[in-house]
Amino acid sequence: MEKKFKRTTVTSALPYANGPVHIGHLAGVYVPADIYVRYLRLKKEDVIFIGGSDEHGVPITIRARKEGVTPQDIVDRYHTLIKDSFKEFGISFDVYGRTSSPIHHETASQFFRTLYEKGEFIEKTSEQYYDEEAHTFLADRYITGECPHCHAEGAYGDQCEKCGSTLSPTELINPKSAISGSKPVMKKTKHWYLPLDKHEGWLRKWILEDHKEWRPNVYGQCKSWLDMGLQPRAVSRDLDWGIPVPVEGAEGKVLYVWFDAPIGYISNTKELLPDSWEKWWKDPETRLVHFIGKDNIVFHCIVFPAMLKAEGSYILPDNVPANEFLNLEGDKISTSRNWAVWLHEYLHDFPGKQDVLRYVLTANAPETKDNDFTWKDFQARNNNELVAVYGNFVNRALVLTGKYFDNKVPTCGELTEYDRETLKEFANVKAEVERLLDTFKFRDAQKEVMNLARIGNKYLADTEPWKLAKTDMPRVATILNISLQLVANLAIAFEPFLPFSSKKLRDMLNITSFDWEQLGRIDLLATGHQLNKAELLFEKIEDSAIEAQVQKLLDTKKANEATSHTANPVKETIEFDTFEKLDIRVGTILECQKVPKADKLLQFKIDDGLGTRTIVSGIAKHYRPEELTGKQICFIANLAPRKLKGIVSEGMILSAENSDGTLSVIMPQKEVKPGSEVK
RNA sequence: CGCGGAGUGGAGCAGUUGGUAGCUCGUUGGGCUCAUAACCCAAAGGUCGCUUGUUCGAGUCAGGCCUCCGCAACCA
Repeated sequence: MEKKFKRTTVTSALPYANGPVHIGHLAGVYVPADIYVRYLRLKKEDVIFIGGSDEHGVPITIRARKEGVTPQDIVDRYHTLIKDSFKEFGISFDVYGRTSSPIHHETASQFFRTLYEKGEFIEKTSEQYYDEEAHTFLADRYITGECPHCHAEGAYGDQCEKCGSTLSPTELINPKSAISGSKPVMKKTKHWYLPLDKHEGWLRKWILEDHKEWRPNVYGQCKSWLDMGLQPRAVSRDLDWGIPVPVEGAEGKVLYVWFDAPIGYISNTKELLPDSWEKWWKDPETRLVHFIGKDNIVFHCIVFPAMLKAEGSYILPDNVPANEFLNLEGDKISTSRNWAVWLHEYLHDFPGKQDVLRYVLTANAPETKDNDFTWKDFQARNNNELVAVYGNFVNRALVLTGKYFDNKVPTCGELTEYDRETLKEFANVKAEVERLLDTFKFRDAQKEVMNLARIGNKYLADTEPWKLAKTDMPRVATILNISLQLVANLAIAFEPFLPFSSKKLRDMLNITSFDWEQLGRIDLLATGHQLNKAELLFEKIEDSAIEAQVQKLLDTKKANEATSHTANPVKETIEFDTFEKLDIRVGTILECQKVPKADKLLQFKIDDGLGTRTIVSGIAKHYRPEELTGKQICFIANLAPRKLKGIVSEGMILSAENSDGTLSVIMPQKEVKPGSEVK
């Protein structure tokens, strides 16, 4: 089923303009997309690379409110920061637009109208909570209240995190707006929905039958959604920040971000090519490829294609290479917790080392599963691979040429059997790298290229030109000619991966540009060609630089602990009588064991001064049974007994919950008689 | 039992249609000395998360279980 395409439209997920870009974004989307695009360009294929900021949606309005500025201020700040850092990092977008631009508003509006007029939407009126102080409807997550099941405070409109039950906002007891704190009221609102269920038939065939080559994570996620049955999805929201719904009677309503954002790919193409954009989106001979992270799979494989199909004149994506996630030093990357390596900070801390990060993120790309970025690994890959293997081979070849041949490419004489074997080995690299890049296996492709440099080092070690220089200069000339051709090949093969270094290497070789088609050839440098002076391609990264980065992360961790320690507000005042009703006592733990088939529960036998009682407590994740046996604890003695996992629990052991969620059991500071009352 | 992905030597990853478990780094020993104390060779190191099964044969297929990540707020 090999299709022939004339051109390729490559999109990369639009970063949300609510914070800077970090290594997770880069490893997941931008570095692979950029490698792919540079590769196609080097092959002289017709390709455009579309990027841009996603600037609508509720979180931006909340952030703006918090900071006391307008949403536009927020997106201006981050759009500029993101755009500039991408540019400096060498992500070679042909256009980097933004969804707050007039051209996008117009495009998205028009897209909506077309679907609206074709009758592709359904309208539904429903009742939703409305915050009268903030004048806004409330998303489920922005309503908090008491959980109807476990009666914990602070349950969200969609879920209670205490007991894990799924909720709808109307079930909450005493709902409160998370934005203003006021009590929300129910209000009627009309919304438009894209009936995905109507598209299920063709989607099923298109993905499950025609695109079996998609990555397992992508294919699997799509299959699961299709098998569950698709539901209509709202395409509008009640909000004042976004693209107004362009129909009568839709005041105060905007397009839901997921509807508006992917259209941004189209708007940004229009911005780049006002006259010829259509062939990049509507010609069946154009290949559309979306680079995204795993969280975006269903939008790009099901929802957006449904939109495009409903509109009628667009092509559908041919592939959606979604990556898994990158962790940082064992913890997941988090913008809100500041647990990240920010691109703009990296560029500042490691000037001129764009390629090092590109290399490391590709070598450790989360293509099949979540991976971990550590600074130690970053240093090791730089020092042991880029410097020791690639940089060193280049340096050896160039220094020897300088020493023996005055920086001129020497004459290639008769080839030995060993020369031929070496050349054969690297002649295969082109086809292999192409095969890997064509199937989005960037990690393997880069590894294959690095092997070229390994071949080079081995070749020099085996032929030992520095020894032959005393006896057989023509042979040395041949060896160095071959070595230099290898170096030139490296400059080509690494170009998509390490563009800055390839540029530097071409400068040293005194060559303006190479074509991908030349890869594998051994006549890239003519005999007598003058080379420039050799410089180091990569430099070692010292321990101190790595330690500084690690220290920065440790500081972040400390700062997080400090800030997350803000105590919850004090609950409603109670009378002394109410307090007196509680019977809190000290007991001695006689026995303690894990409750089978329950990972959170421990079962205790407590001496309460009057006899023994059984208490089941959810602290198994924080204590081992043996470390509590014999200790004294505080418990509520008159709590109504309750069955947990079939065991009757007579009371509740008191413990304090730390900011990180760990529990610390309350113990009397001196030993007291079991049954002593706590007042 | 909500749904998907993942669990492979010290670290990070491969493993295509079931047939002796590979790669890079690290470790140890040796060689070389042109090169950024770099390079080359060799060795040690794994009951492939646990378990039951299918098979002549299972990392690979099927069932069960455990753990991590994602989707359902924000987020690649």
